[in-house]
Amino acid sequence: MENNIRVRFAPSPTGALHIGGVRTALYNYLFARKTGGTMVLRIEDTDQTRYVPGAEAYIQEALDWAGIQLDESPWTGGPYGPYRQSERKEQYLAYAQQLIEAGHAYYAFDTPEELEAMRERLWAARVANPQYDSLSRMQMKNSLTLSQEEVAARISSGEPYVIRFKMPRKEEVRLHDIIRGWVMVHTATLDDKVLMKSDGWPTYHLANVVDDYLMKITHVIRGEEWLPSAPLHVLLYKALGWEAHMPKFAHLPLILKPDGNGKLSKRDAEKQGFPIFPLEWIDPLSNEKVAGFREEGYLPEATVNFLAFLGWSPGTNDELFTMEELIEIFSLERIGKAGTKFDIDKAKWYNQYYLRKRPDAELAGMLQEQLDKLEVGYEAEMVHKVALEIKERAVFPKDLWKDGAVYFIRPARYDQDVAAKKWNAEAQNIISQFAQAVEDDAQALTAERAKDLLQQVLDKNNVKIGRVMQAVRLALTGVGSGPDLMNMIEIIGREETVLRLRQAVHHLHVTP
RNA sequence: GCUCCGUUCGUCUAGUGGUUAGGACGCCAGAUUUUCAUUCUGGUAGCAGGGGUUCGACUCCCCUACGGAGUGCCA
Repeated sequence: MENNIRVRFAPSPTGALHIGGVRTALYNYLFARKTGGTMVLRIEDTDQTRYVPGAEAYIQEALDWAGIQLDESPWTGGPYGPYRQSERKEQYLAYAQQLIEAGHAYYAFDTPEELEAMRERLWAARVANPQYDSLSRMQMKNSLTLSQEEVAARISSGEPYVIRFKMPRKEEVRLHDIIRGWVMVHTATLDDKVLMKSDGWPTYHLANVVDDYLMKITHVIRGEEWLPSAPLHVLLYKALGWEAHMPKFAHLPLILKPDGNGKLSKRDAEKQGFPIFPLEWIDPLSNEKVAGFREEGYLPEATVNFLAFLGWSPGTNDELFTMEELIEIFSLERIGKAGTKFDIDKAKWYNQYYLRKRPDAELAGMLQEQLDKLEVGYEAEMVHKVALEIKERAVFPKDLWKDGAVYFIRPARYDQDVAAKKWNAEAQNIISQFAQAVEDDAQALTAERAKDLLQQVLDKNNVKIGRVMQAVRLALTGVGSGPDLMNMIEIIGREETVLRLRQAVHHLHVTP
């Protein structure tokens, strides 16, 4: 380890990991690798009521798919484990008590109903900032207002309590964010956040600060939604006496919905028909299914490249980078401040580029996979030729099948619009003669030879090629568009070509 | 409501006082082609508004507008 840079990605296992989470993980990873630091993953599962089975496995699989490697995690282990907050539960209370002893926190016994009543009262009194804070806490039931004896009695009697942070009344909190610069907040606007819940678990704020400290995290790179609570975290570091070990912060811009405004949500994905999750996910509780980048045919390298540029740019005109290259040029300072709209067209463009970059054999394999799945018969050699023929047209692996199907399956019907426009007596005549010529020909049926034969027929009948090509296409494929026809003839072979041409002549009728 | 953050082509962005405001996606057009797609070439389109500061503002400051996030015993 050349230096001590340590970053963490700290997801909560409450469902499928959002694509924004993948980006956060990616930025952490790029920064860690770039600086020779360490990438840590910590599971933040302090809310027992929100735990969703399978979510943790999903996180692991999604990061693995994206190529984001973890140096320390629940799965890889590491010197600062355990890496699940649920497995570190015992430690948090002691830190909360340390804060109480130092006068930075206190016990509170208010019931949910009493809290609600307080908010309503404050609201009715038109208090600018109705919350449990330095102003209102003296009206509440806590160790600041109750006698020491009563507090002790309540606790020993088993009455539920929380521990709240005692927000200073008048203090200016300054925090430096790598992306945003200095951010100043006055403590008078902040509330007394709960640190320990009545169920004995810590809240995010406490657990996060304690674990980041214990795990020696040097840079906290997380979403912008955490910015408002960052001042609290700074105060926590100070109150715990860890100011010297406070990590640097970088709050990432949010990923917004493509149209209109607001955070990208599951609803947008459904409405617009594109995924916003890395992997497909079926919610174990609702059985609801959401689409994943992987299942939709997005390649990991395309997804990573796309995600990297959602809020960051290298400052040059280049935008095609592999993970290795991203690591080379990434820097926190070049992350933008403004929210970023999710542009699926750009993702498709990346996908097309990376799909084409895959070796031909791999593309053939993708096509073969789909043929197998659909139980379509084929010869291995032909699959390779077809893949080569259609790779330029594909954005997703599934397009390989979409455009490749005509090579493997004889047309069962013919596009009527194309037939009406292009199929006529002249074309039918030429195609009949062409079929015969192909059948009678003794030479190997290459694309070139096929073209020669067609040209000979055309010359004999004094017809220009443009007048019949669409009809030939219709005869061979049943549709009006597709890849090069002569190459197709070479690929499907003499017998199939003749068969298809004659079938078309037989089935298609000339409209008078 | 309050706090914080933000605002360059439709979208992602470059730009750190003097530029014809650059690139990419998308879109449009042309070329190529047996069609569609690809490819190539070209085009379209932007500094939210108003005040300052300055010889000079997209760049610095202030205000307004608009947008976003947070405001839970959720993370």
